[in-house]
Amino acid sequence: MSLMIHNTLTRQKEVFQPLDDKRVTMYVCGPTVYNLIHIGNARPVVVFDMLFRVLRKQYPNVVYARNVTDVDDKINQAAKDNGEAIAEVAGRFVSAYHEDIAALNTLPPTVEPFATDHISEMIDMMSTLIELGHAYAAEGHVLFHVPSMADYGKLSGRNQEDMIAGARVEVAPYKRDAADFVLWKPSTEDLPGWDSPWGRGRPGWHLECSSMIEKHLGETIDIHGGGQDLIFPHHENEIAQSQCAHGGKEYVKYWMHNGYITIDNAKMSKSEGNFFTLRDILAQAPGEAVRYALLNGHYRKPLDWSEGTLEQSKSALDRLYKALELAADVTVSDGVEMPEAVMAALEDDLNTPLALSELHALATALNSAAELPEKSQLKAQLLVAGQFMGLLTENAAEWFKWSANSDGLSDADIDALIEQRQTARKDRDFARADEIRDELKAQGILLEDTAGGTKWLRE
RNA sequence: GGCCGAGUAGCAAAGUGGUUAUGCAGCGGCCUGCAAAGCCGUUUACAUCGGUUCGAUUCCGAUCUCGGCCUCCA
Repeated sequence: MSLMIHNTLTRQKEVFQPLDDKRVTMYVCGPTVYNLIHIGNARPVVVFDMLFRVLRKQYPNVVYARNVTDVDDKINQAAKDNGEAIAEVAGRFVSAYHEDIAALNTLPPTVEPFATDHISEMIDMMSTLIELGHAYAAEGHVLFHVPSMADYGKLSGRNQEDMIAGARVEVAPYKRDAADFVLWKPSTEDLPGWDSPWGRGRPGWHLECSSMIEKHLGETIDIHGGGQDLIFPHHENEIAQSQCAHGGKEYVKYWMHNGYITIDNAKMSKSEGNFFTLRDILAQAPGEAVRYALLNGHYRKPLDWSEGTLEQSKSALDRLYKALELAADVTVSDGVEMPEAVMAALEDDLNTPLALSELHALATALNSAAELPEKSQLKAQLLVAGQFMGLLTENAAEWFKWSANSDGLSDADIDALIEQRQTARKDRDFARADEIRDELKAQGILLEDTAGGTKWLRE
């Protein structure tokens, strides 16, 4: 079975064939670090982490680059408001971002380039584009001249007439064509800037990705990913810059875009204010439950984030952890391979919901298996498959004790009450035993009497 | 206006031209002091209207509804 990927460029699923199977290259647009990331920003991080994991399994060398945009007008504004340098604002939110996504069990990318470390590469690319007649300088700006590229718009399926008809912004007087976009813009004294042949200025948004990809991955890469809202104009403009700077050479073989997260079926976005930060969500549930929620829908479909979303994911994971807990004393078989059904689901354009259902099938099989060799095998498969997907990395017993806050009963308090209940049960004082159980339940603690003693979990 | 996507049972969510998705919830049974958990069984589906077909939720066409991009945005 080979990896199938839905390519935005062709709007079809295609067999993935890397340019060089000794070095597979993938790039994903990362965050602009001017505040905490929200759950919508976390979706591509988790989705492409899953892809990275699949690719690493199939190819010996996968170079995964995910950038950080650390210069941008929103960062500039935040820095100005706080009276600090943009590097301080960016530094603070990069750390927060790293912490937040680590909680989702995402692997670090191979390279994490920062925009401000690549100003000279950007200047070089602009010089090339100007030389080749694809860009021009005007009033301190450098602009990409869209009509200089014959097939501009192929990713988003637009043509120039559409764009002019749909233009909702005033066209700046220095633009030769309404569709031209900014590569470089001048900075006044109070704004961060870098010296360039066109004066002191700062880069436009699209240029950094083209420059960093060229530097770290090459002129043509295998996979480029990001959210659907980046298709136009961001990725379209990246294609324009890179393809034109490289004499028409193909920029990206496979474009992949994840759907957005919605709230009440409306797109979550920072500018609309209808968003939940990942940090807030992580206070309500374990990171794995958040990861599960993101993987429980197919990456190309919209995912509505509602009140029950986390709860449902937590319950589904509880079931998997329960199977592991029931098999706690079963030794795990050595050298167990990834179960084929799980791998096949993931290879089919990352069908994570199907892969997760296979995890449940393994849990059911493990729960009902009677013989030890079979149990060892199934437990191993569940762990291998789950951990491949970045799940089931916790100790099962600890998982059920997860608590959103430190209020309420401590683990020791609970154990003490359970002890009292055990005594009551031994004395066949079931009224007292049930009373204690009800008291605990009122505090969100559920009990299970098993052969190995009484177990408890937090709801 | 142009382009793109979605509509599956109470909820979430896969998938398929004819056979159980899966999880949560519900119901019945086993188990249990009673529960819980687990196991077994089970009830609710494929927006609407046409067409193709022996047969369509699945293919084709139309319609309706919802959402997104065209401007910073994952």
